Parts: sequence; structure tokens; C-alpha cells
Amino acid sequence: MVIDQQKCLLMARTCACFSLRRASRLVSQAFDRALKPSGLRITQFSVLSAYHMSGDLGISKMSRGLGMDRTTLSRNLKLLAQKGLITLEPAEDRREQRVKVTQKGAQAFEQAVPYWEQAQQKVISTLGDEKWAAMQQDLRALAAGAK
Amino acid sequence: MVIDQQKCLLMARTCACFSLRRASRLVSQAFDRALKPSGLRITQFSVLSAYHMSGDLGISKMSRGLGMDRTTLSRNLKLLAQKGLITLEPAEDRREQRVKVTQKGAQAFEQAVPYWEQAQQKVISTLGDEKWAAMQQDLRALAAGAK
DNA sequence: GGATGATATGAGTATATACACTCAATTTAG
DNA sequence: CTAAATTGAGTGTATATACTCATATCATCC
Repeated sequence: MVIDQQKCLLMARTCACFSLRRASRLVSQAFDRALKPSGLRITQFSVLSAYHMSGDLGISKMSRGLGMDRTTLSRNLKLLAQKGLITLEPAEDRREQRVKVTQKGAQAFEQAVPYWEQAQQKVISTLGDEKWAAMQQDLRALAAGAK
Repeated sequence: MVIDQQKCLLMARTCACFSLRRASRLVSQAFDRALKPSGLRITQFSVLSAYHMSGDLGISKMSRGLGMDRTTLSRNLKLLAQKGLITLEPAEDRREQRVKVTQKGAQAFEQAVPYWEQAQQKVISTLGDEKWAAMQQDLRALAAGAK
């Protein structure tokens, strides 16, 4: 049962997961570089953005909405809290934690937006708006189908 | 300079980096679940596959080929070496490390292939072959453009 | 109204990722 | 042939990711 070279080559080139991870790595690096002056990483920017937009979700619910593991989001939030960009407070349902974006957090986010826009523009322009829109949709489909 | 809710929403939905990371996370989870019986993670499978195919590349060269950071690949390889799936030996150019896939490594890889095929099939079938082929190409373009 | 199942979270552990800094070996310029 | 530039790799540090296990709270159903 030996796997030949050809098949290996094919596998490396066509593996859906590898292609996605590779693109994700490289695009993330580009965004992190662009965001550097803001002091935020792209993950932190995304999480901050999500809570800026709808801050009244518990960690689990938000993690489902974002397609992140609950514990991953939890640890990302801990970092943001350490930086003073959010606060974590108990909710009425005492199992839940409420996330509030602090003034400092809102400021950091807003100052980061132009850098994000620049990176976003650059990355998307590689494909053009049309192809990007299609990919956006297909990425959603893949993510949904992976569950 | 307040960023309004609408704009936030738009950002979260359209951020290229977030979309990619999200899809990457969820698809990776699916592949890792599928590969679980093999004892390999998808990253380890990918790296093993790459060296199975062309084992005579130093770490830096291989990392460039795979679109991975050199130190990331280096640490991934250390794990594979700990598991006895590869060995690291100095090359003629004494700066380089040569990676050899061991018998055990080749076996582990080959035994994992069917699980990989199953996951690959499942993920791709979400889009269909045609859309997947297009996405594959566009992901490459994005990755290339991000540098 | 207390047992039971569902839900929310945290902690421990392991892996993946990459930047900055450093050192060693090689190559190249003069 | 030597000094400088390049190249290959390791370490320290920080972040991102997710699985498993444990715990606390809530909702619900007799």
C-alpha cells in the first residue's frame, strides 16, 4: 500500500484544509503587519469589533456566532481585558459573563479602523470585488458544511 | 470620529481575514476530527506529506514552499521527530537540517490517507468540484498577493 | 421543591503560529 | 584572500486554537 509521488503531490496541492490554512496564515500576517501601529492583532480587532457591534452576548453565544471555539474566545477576551480594552462582568444569569467595551477599547478600535481598511483593500484588490464576493459566500458555505 | 453600528456590522461580515480564519478554523476542526483515528493532526499530515514528496529541502526552503513561517515549520518538525515519524540530520551545507521520513512516519502517513480522503471529499462536496477549483485558485492568488 | 438535564464557564494541556533576536556557516565583493 | 553580506537555523516570548474535564447555575418536570 505505497502512496506514490504523484499522489502525494496531488494531495499537497489539493488539500482543502492546507489551502485554507495557508491563505489564512499569509493573509493574517498581512493584516497584522498593517494593524501594527494600532497595537491590535487582527484577532483582537475582530473580537473588539464584534462586541462593539453587539456587546450583549455571553461568551458561548458569541463564540457560536463567530465560529470560534468557546475557550478560544474566552482566552482572547482575557487578553483584551488585561489591556483594559474590555471589562468582564457577571450577568443577571450568573453563569454568564457580560463583555463591555471600555472607552479605551472603543478608541483603540476606532484608531485601528483605517489600518484595517488599508489591509482589506489591498487583499481584496488581488481578486477584485466580484471574485471576492463569490469567495466570501463560498467560505461561508465551507464553514457551515464543516460542522 | 465615531464608527457606527452599520459600519461595524459591515466590517465583521466582510473582513477578508476574519472570513478566512473562520473557514480555516472550522475546516481544520473537521479534518482533525476525521484524522483522529490516525493519531495525526492535519498540520502534521500536511508536513509529513510534503517531506514524503520531496524530502531533500532544508527547513527554510520548505517553509517558503509551504507558505509557513520557518520557525513554525521548525517546531512542527520537532513534534514529528519526537513521535519518531521523521529524523533531523545535518546536511553537507552544515547550516541546513535534512529531514528524513522514517519507516514509522511513512506508515503513519499512509494509514492516515483514507481518513484525509474522506474529510477532503466531504468538505469539497459542499461546494462541488467546479467552485472548489475556482476557490483553490483564488486562495493561491490571495496568498501570493498578501506578501 | 428537589432531582435531572441543559447551559455557561474556567482550567489543564497540547499544538500552531510568528516576530525579534542571536549565532553559525556560506557566499560574495573588493 | 579577507571583510561584508547573505543564508539557515534555534530560542525566547506572545498569541491563537481547541479538546477534555470539572464546576456552577438555570430550567423543567414530576
